[in-house]
Amino acid sequence: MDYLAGLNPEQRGAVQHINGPVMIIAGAGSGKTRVITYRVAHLIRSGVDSFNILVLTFTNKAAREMRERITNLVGPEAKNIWMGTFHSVFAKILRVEADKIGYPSNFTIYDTDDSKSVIRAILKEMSLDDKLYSVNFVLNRISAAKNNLVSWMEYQKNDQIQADDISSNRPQMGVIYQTYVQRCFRAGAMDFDDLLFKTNELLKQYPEVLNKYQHKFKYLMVDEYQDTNFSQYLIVKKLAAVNENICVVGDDAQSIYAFRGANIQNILNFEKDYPDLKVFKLEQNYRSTQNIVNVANSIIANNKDQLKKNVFSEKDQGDKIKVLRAFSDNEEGKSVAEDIMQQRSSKGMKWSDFAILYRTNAQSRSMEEALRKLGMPYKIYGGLSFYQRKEIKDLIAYFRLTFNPNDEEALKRVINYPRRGIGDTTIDKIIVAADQHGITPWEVIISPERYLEGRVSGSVNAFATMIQSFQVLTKTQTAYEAALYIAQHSGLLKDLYEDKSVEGLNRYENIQELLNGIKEFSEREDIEEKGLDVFMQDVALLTNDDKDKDKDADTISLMTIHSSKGLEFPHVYVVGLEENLFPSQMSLNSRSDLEEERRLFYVAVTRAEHKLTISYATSRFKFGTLINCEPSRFLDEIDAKYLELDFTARKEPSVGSLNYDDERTSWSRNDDKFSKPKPKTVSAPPKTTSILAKAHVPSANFKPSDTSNLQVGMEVEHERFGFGKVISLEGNKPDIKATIFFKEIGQKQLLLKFAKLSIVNL
DNA sequence: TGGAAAGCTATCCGC
DNA sequence: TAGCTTTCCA
Repeated sequence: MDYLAGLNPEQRGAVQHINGPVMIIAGAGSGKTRVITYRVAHLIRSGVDSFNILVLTFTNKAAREMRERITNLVGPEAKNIWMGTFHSVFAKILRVEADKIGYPSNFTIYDTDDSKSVIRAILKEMSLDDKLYSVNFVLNRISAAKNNLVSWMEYQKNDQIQADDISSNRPQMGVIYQTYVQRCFRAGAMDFDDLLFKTNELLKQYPEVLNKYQHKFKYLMVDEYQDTNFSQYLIVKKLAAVNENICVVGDDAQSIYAFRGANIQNILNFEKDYPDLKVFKLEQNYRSTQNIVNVANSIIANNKDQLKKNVFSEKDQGDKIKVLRAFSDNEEGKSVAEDIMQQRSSKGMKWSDFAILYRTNAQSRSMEEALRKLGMPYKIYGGLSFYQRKEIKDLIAYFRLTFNPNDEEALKRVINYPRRGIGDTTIDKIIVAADQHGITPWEVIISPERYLEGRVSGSVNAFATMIQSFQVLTKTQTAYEAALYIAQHSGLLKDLYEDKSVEGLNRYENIQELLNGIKEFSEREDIEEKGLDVFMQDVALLTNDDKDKDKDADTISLMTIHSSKGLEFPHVYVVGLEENLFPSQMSLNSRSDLEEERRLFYVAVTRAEHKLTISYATSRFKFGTLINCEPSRFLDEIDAKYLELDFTARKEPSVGSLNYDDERTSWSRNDDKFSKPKPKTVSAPPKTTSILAKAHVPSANFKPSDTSNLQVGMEVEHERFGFGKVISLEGNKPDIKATIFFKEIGQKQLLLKFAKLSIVNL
């Protein structure tokens, strides 16, 4: 078979060994994706029914790309393969089997914001100290419990857990967990962890269901196995128990998600679970030069916990790794930008050949600034995803509520947006009434006259009627028609349209974009069901890279190291190699955290194909103050023979007064090659007192005038804002709004019935 | 009710 | 610093 010819012996072995348990240890750049896609193709060509194959990936993007590549190999047959993330695959299964665990099949998937909002409400109701019980802490604790398959009942019964909570002074954790689970259940909602937790529950409690899927998925493959958690591990193990045709692929050296529950032991212990396991090690790196691979190896050698492997490259030796030192974060940005500029023109490279990788998002600012100053095109990856934008979430909340009116988070989001006179007080009353009568808030809303006083019951009733009309509509209309109707009739589109600010315009366009996306979905020919409900099923699981447009643009890529995983670039800059930044100071408490940081550095280094440049600054702004920084310990861990130190740092003319010593010679001593240039204690520049901060001192005889006859053009004085001129008046009698231009602070809008203005007599 | 000032807090972010 | 939430005041 021709497709096997291009593989090395080890890769070919992994592709051809299709029966029984297999583990593929795939070093960085070793052609892992190729092996997985070829292996799936090989399964199909060997006569395995494509319906019987399940491939689990880490991201939607990976799944999409793999399916594409498999389609190229085997044709449309690839469509039948079950391929996706753990969450999307098991969400699909849970919708089919939902009735067994007491959920509606149209259950909502709560995203992290929804979960936090539920927790915030619970903490408030229980009047707990939100310092001690911080939302993030509580959510992490619940998440960890679920990922280790500890239910709230087991949580409350477990002595060890209880002792931990009591000693950390948070005895209420178990109750919060319980309430949280019950709240989600009442709302017909599952959070991300539930998708795995409930799958486990389903497979455990219903042997016939387990049996069904065991026979359906005769062949299992799991990518990025080092990033799976216990809950995922157990699902895979159960599904594979009958046929044991399981193949996991991963690299323990690239495990960087322990902080959110991934368990590196899953890959380290795989051999114990399947004694007749066949292991393939892909050790040849086809991506990077020898120098880069050697540096990566020397870094990871400092970790204790790891599987033995010998990653090597047969490419050129390549350039040494360049190390840039800068005096400040801004100067670091400048050096990196200038280096890219110079490399690009001297080697005739494209902007898109370069990537700048950093540990924290905050570091992007200084890089961005420097690139912008030099007019270099760049794109920042990560950050707020399209689906996390407020306006998008608002419209989607209307959709959610339409299909699942018990979805409390969606309800709270839109019941008074756009404004329809249902304020916080009314919402509280609805929730109290629901709790008292043991019903859901939606049931209160559909018969408000029974539970609420007359005045608000009218507007609540109107809201309920509107949602009900949406429900009727979606039964007959296509996704696009329904979505457009809801956007218009909810008043959301109008509200955004009326906002003429730049951001408002942007938000309006985003809604249009979402609607266009839904339109595309409505017009797809490869799926039969095209209702809005079908579109909604996956929407909570979509993220950033699911909407990447101009990926072919010629721009420098900026991203965190975490989001660079799986990517490669000809020339990579890893910036901010400083103690307390990389490694992060949060990781310095335990060996395992530090090892994860080191793996992260390994991932960063192995993104580079031809050239790697590392930089650090000796001082940096953190939280608004200038901090002195020491070079990262990771730099010391690299054998000096691979490095080329470029410390020809200029003096910064703009901060000339700070007068740094330029100790260019200090690194020549091998033992402290990165000794810092001892910056003098530098303090933040003095704050210039803003004009705005200066309060107006009212005239001695200041006395508010009667403004009922105020006219455009009149001069007025305001107690705090000072003197100004009326530019325009709008609105009707008691609610007249005046736009006034104040000399000291500029334009302001004031409601005349509140504003204390004195008309200046000319 | 709503806009603005004051206050607070700060990894990595997949699903 | 910057972005978000809470509080305050008209």
